[in-house]
Amino acid sequence: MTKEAIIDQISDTYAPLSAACKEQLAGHATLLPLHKNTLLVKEGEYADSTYYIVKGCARAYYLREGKDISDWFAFEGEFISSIVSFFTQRPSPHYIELLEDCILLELSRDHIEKVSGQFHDFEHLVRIVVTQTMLRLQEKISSLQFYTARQKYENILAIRPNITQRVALTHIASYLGISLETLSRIRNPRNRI
Amino acid sequence: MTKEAIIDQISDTYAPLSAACKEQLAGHATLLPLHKNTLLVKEGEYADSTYYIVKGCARAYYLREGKDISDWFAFEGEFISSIVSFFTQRPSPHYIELLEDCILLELSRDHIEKVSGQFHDFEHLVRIVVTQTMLRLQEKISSLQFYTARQKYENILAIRPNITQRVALTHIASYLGISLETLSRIRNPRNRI
DNA sequence: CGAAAATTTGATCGAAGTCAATCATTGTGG
DNA sequence: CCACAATGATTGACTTCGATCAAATTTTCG
Repeated sequence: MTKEAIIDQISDTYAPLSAACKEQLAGHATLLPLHKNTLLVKEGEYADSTYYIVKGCARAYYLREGKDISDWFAFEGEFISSIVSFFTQRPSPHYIELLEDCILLELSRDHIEKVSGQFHDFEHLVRIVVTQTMLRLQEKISSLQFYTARQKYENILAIRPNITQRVALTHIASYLGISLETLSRIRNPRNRI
Repeated sequence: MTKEAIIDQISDTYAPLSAACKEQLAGHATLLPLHKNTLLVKEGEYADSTYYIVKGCARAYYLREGKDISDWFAFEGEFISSIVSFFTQRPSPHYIELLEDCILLELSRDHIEKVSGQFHDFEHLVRIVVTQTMLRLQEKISSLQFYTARQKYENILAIRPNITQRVALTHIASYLGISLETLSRIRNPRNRI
């Protein structure tokens, strides 16, 4: 898949871009085929890029007191970055790790800002992507505040039915804010009432 | 304070706007002096406006199984709306309530979309506001996932030292995802160790 | 195949929730 | 402008969900 085809896909998914804008974007985007377990960003680093996932999946996670806590998963057609570092230019609190072999399109903040300033349609696209992310975060907050461990798990299954085939249970558990053991018990049909 | 002065303030706070853009914005914005306890939005309604708070403060809350759970507070210089309904055009899961007598500037979605399409600088401003909101939501998620009840409370005090003077403890407790009783115990100095 | 990683299962514990009963503050109608 | 009802906050007793610790079992992969 060429960079141009990927940018067409992004334009089709999120918001239409002019030919001139697509060309500008393609100019400074980098296609990255990378292996599973690659760390795109480490804690403390400055994350100056965001990544569009063409193929594969990735997660953002924290290490807190030795514990690995997943904060975000992204799959084909989505973006992933250390949002705190990318948008505030502070050191990243997150690691970003590939959960499968991936094909990514890397876009630097400088490039995004430049093209945003130049093309109204790209500024619009960025706004759309950020808005969608904001709404997903809002969803996650509702899930953390209202649901029991079991409901949280059923909720994520409703949104991503086959996540268990692609993401380790440890990561799903910490993403849901529950322990691995609790998730395991929830999944055991004997414990259903 | 005139609408024009308020829009200057928004422009100064978030991102610079051209004179022509400010004029367009002022044209369709409405200045609303409203009383404490007014509901701007009720559950189930379509929230077609966002509100810039010139003076006062407000909250978004859910009613779930008879329980009142605060989801968001906004003060002077910030925007408030039922973000889910405003951005997805679905019925609002939230109520929006004024916690003090307020002066608000109301902006409709239609108007925001129209001016965004017309003025690149306003599209940029909207992007900035949404990005800031997204980052605040991310902060809130970290707080819900990592902190004990006491840490969450200390955290919000660090961000908004005088929130307890303006917002009822019930609302703060439900916002933090803890019970009112637990918050009360945390605040009692005898229980500090 | 075997070592390491992932998951399951079991036993125990604790932070915070719930229920219930005051105590304090606020705002309104007489 | 006070009284008292309504709302908000505190305190106490008890319970529970899910965490933690520990060990066994299953899966993955070099």
